[in-house]
Amino acid sequence: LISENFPDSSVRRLSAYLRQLELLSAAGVTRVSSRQLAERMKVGGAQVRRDLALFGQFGMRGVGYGVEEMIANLRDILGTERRWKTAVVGAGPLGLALLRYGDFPQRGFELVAAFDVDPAKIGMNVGTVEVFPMQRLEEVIARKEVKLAILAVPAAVAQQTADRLVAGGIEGIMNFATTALQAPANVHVSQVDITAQLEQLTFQISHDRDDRAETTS
Amino acid sequence: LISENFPDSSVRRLSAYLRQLELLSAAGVTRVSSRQLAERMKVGGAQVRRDLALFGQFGMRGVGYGVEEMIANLRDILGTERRWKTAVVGAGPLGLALLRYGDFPQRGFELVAAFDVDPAKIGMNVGTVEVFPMQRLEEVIARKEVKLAILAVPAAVAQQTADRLVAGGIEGIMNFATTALQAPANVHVSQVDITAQLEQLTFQISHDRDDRAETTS
DNA sequence: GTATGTGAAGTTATTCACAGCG
DNA sequence: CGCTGTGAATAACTTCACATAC
Repeated sequence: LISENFPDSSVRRLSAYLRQLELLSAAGVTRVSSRQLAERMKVGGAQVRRDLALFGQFGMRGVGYGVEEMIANLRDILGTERRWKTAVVGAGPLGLALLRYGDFPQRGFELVAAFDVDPAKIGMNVGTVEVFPMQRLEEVIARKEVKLAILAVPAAVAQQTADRLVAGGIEGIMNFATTALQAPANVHVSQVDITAQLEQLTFQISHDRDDRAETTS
Repeated sequence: LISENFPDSSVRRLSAYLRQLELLSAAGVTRVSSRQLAERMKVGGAQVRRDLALFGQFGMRGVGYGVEEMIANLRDILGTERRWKTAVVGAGPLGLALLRYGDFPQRGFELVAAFDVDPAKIGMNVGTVEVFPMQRLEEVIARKEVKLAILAVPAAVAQQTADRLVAGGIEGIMNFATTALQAPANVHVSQVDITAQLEQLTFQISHDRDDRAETTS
């Protein structure tokens, strides 16, 4: 059996479903239908059912989905049932903000180290982790068995830093620098480009205006 | 003429092309072919040509695209040829990091205000902007004609804050809180969920492992 | 009755392949 | 001759609609 291929868009929605289910769970709700889940986001009920059914039969016909059960299933599918040792590389303003970001532990991401070049920051404790010198990157990554890296260094050194992360045995990199990273196929990269996100907004706003002008003319 | 509809995925790639072209420009390159542009990202040449051709005929047959010319065209398409007055709402660690993010000005985003509830932060200057009290949100937004908001407040108050931004006349919101915001159709929302991004990575890593196991058995 | 799971249909996006232009 | 721009073909994704199970 050759590897089945799951649509990226479906996988992105799984995270969104999980967020909604966590909210429902906190509110004491125990069961939810595809339609209820759908109307909390801007998708159709069939979409929700199809997305979930891609990975198994989780629902009860005539009833819906069990909230707690589905949370566990989604975590299992997304891989966050297990804990992921994560490092923040670059302790500038953004890196420091991420180190203090409270949601990570409860979502399966365990911060275990930070790195920076600035001697003044070495040895500092931020949140629960220590800031190590950048020289020790490979060594600490390997020794602590870190699997995920959050890359928050200047764009100019992003690629060389990524290369060292790969050498240290990292499996995934979330890159905040505005650079398309090159990495071997077995290391996954997720590009988080804040400027690009803003550009999507300005595109939509600009073209919305055009549409209005067109339809009213 | 009813509004043409552009694929989201194409628009996302336009931002990526723009980043590459900016790099080429800085390196002194004046012309680039769709193939050259394509191999710097993981897309095909036809994809690049189709994406660009959606918005006009920018290339020179037999030659390629003019780098400077295409940069101007993409900025025009994305709406960043003009400057966008932008506010950061919530001056916690993340908000402060974004206020100091140096790329915004050169990309068309002009930070003009920040807001926070903490009295200790009011009146502070961060980067080039002043921190205003949250009570003055609508007033300052409207007076300064702010069009974009970067929302970096706790999830619990994200929706109510978004409502006030809408009341103040904002046109787009980039939301860092893990909450699907409700907003009227003329206000665009872009959801930036860092945890979800990490989950995409863990999904890929987990399923990669499965694939290897399957294909080697 | 109610809501899932899923073939089939419909829609949208990507890739192919080549005519046409510089 | 090289590279764009684009119809036509293909592939991917979404929605419909209903048999099926509770």
